[in-house]
Amino acid sequence: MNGTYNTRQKKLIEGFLKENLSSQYTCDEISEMLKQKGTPVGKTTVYRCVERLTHEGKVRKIVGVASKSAQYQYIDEEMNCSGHMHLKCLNCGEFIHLGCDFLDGVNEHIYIHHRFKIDNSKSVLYGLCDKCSDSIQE
Amino acid sequence: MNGTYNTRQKKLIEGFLKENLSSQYTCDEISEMLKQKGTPVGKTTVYRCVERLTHEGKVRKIVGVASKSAQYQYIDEEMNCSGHMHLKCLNCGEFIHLGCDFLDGVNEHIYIHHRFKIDNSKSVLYGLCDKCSDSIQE
DNA sequence: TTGCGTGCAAAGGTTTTGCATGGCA
DNA sequence: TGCCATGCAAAACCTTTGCACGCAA
Repeated sequence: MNGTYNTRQKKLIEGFLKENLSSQYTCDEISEMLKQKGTPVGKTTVYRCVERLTHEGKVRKIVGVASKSAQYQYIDEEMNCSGHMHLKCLNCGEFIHLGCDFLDGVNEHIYIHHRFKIDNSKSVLYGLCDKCSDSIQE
Repeated sequence: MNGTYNTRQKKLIEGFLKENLSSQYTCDEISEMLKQKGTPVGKTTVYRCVERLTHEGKVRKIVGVASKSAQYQYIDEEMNCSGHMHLKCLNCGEFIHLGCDFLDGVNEHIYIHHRFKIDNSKSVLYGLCDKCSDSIQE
């Protein structure tokens, strides 16, 4: 089916994203970075591989605003990302994990009172971070 | 600058989205629908027009998951969408406005405690609605 | 009349697909 | 050995741009 084989290329892509937990990359960037590292992986393979990793729940796909291409980021299991929300600054692209008692109750509230099961691995809240909010007067 | 002229095409696009407040459409769909109505508007113009409308704050751009193309939806002023969050079902595409006292405090909490200004017109939470959650056993 | 808006055609970019080959299990 | 995965090239899409013409103000 999917992800049956554990190929060299899959390990390389997964490994690269795992080493850069706090960053998001496009398929083109992933392919480029691996090439620079001396372990090139074809762009087509990167597209197919991150797709698989996304379905496996290991990688988050961000189709937001900053880049016109989709970006991918490894989901750190230790951070328990499925339990909290995420923010992304529209200006500088900073990605923030919202671990916080108050907000942890939001998912539950929405589930109980609004009968909707939020998927935190697919949801990102956009806005402006502290620094950018200050610097952008408009 | 932008939106200086009130052209026939702009009125048609704005009118169509206004008549379908609860739905989202891609540029292609908008162009197609207007053609079927006997009032065709070129696809290029649709792209440029919704872009303008988005900047004017009249239309919400949804770059989410359901469609590979960006979708656009008229922002109903009476609903005061900037004050609440939105949900979109990954399965059926239903779009839900979350007007609720508890959740209205979320933006404020995030602003005060996490120093981040959420833009509700650009943020959508994804997950599964009640019906789809039941029907999808997997 | 001025200059923004329109729409065709073409360009630009991203993502997907076809297909022969390669490599994991 | 049997399949799935890879990667090149090409196709398929989506979106943007150039440019001449149209139209709102």
